[in-house]
This record gives sequence, C-alpha cells and structure tokens, in this order.
Amino acid sequence: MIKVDIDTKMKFLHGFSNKTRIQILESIKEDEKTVTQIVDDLNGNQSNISQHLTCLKGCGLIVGRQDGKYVYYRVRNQLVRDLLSMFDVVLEDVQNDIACCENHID
Amino acid sequence: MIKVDIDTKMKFLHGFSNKTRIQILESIKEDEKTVTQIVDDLNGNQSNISQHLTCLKGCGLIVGRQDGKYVYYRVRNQLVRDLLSMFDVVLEDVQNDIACCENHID
DNA sequence: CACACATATTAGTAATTGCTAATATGATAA
DNA sequence: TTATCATATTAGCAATTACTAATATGTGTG
Repeated sequence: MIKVDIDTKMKFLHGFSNKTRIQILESIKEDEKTVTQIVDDLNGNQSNISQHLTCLKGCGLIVGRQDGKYVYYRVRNQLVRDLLSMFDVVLEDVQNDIACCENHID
Repeated sequence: MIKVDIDTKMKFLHGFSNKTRIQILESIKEDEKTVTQIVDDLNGNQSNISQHLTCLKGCGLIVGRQDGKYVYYRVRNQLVRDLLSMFDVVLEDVQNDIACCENHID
C-alpha cells in the first residue's frame, strides 16, 4: 500500500480540471483512439490536444501506445473509468439535491 | 433525471482542482466545522478560506448553515463523501499500476 | 533518399485563478 | 448601543494555466 500524499493527489486531480481534458477522457473512455481521431472528435487544435494528452499521461489517467506512425491513447484502467462515471452520478445527485431541497420558498 | 452538460460538470469538477479546496473537503468530510475551525485546521488565511468555501458551495460540494454567529460547513451528502474516498482508492491503484507495470527495464 | 503524414515541443501571449491585505457585514453580548 | 468576534467581500497583484502558431521529431512509403 502506497501512501497518498496531497501533492501527488493534486497532480492526479489536475487532470480533471480542464474542459478539454475531460472531453478527451470522455472521448477515449470506451475505446482507444489516435491523436488525430481525438482532435477530430473534439474539433480541436492538434498542438493543444497533444499538450493535454501529455498532461493526462503525467496525471496517470491515460496511457499511450505507439503503433506504427500512430499513437493510441486510452484511459488507464477500469477504476479510472469508474471514477469518470461516478462524476456524472454524483453531479446528477447533487443537482437533484439542489433542485429538491433548496428551491422551496422561505 | 437532469441532463449533465459539460459546463455544469466543469463547474462541479473545479471544486477539486485546488489544494486548499481539497484540504477543506477533507477537513469537513466527517463532521461539519465553522470557518474559524477550518482556518485553524489548515493554518490558512481567513479571507482565502472564505473564498474557497464560497467556491465549493457554488460547485455544490458543500453546504453551510448559520447557527448564531457561526456558519457551519459540511460536505453536501454521502455521494460526495464517497467520491472523495474514491479519489484515494483510484489514485492508489494508479500508483500501484505505474509501480508494477512500468518500472521494468526495457 | 525524399516526401507525406502523425505527433510532440517550444515560445510567446492571453486568460484564468489564487493570494493577501483591507474593509464591510452580520451577529451576539456586555 | 457600542464593542467584539465571525464571516464575507473587494481590489490589486502574483502565479499558474491554456491557447495558438510555428517548428521539430519520428515513422512509414514510394
């Protein structure tokens, strides 16, 4: 068991703090894609996407494998995928919570 | 069922993107605390903590209740608490993954 | 080898975010 | 009602982060 220190944790969480990075993660959540496919998918800038991919790799969230002239990126493992799903579950729950419990007149 | 749009999601995730905010969440994960208690806990600056509390409230991650001259903040609900726990689980798993599978000589 | 395509890197800048100090507001109690 | 304590807000500045354009590297193919 490896101790989780706060700075490592922040580096990890940094991966989730940008819209483009979240979109990349969602884009490759189910199946691996090449950089170009991701760029097309997000309608983004190649340099920008490449930088975010490097960032996500540094955060430990994705892995890449070279295959010929292509590099395929994918979400690291199932737990990371679960975490991504959990964001939606929790957010939806929070939104319901806000809608149900805080919209009354007082 | 409320649709989760990307901007709402980013606002939500923004809550987790700063060290002080994560420390606040950890500080109040189990029991509610006043602003002053949190400030003492983190050895932080009152204005700064207050701003981050406002941010976290805006993200939907925490709620505050006024009791006399104190405002008690707590993590919104159990799912948010679960998500915070999951960060540690996933990060630990990722670290193991990196340690086991990528430290070989090649 | 030369060319085309895929990806990465760099440098400069724009935009966003976080911090501090000062001040304001709000609540209680003497 | 004035003093005190708790919290929030504001403004200005420092630091970080994201984006774009240009260029470099790397890989396969004719």
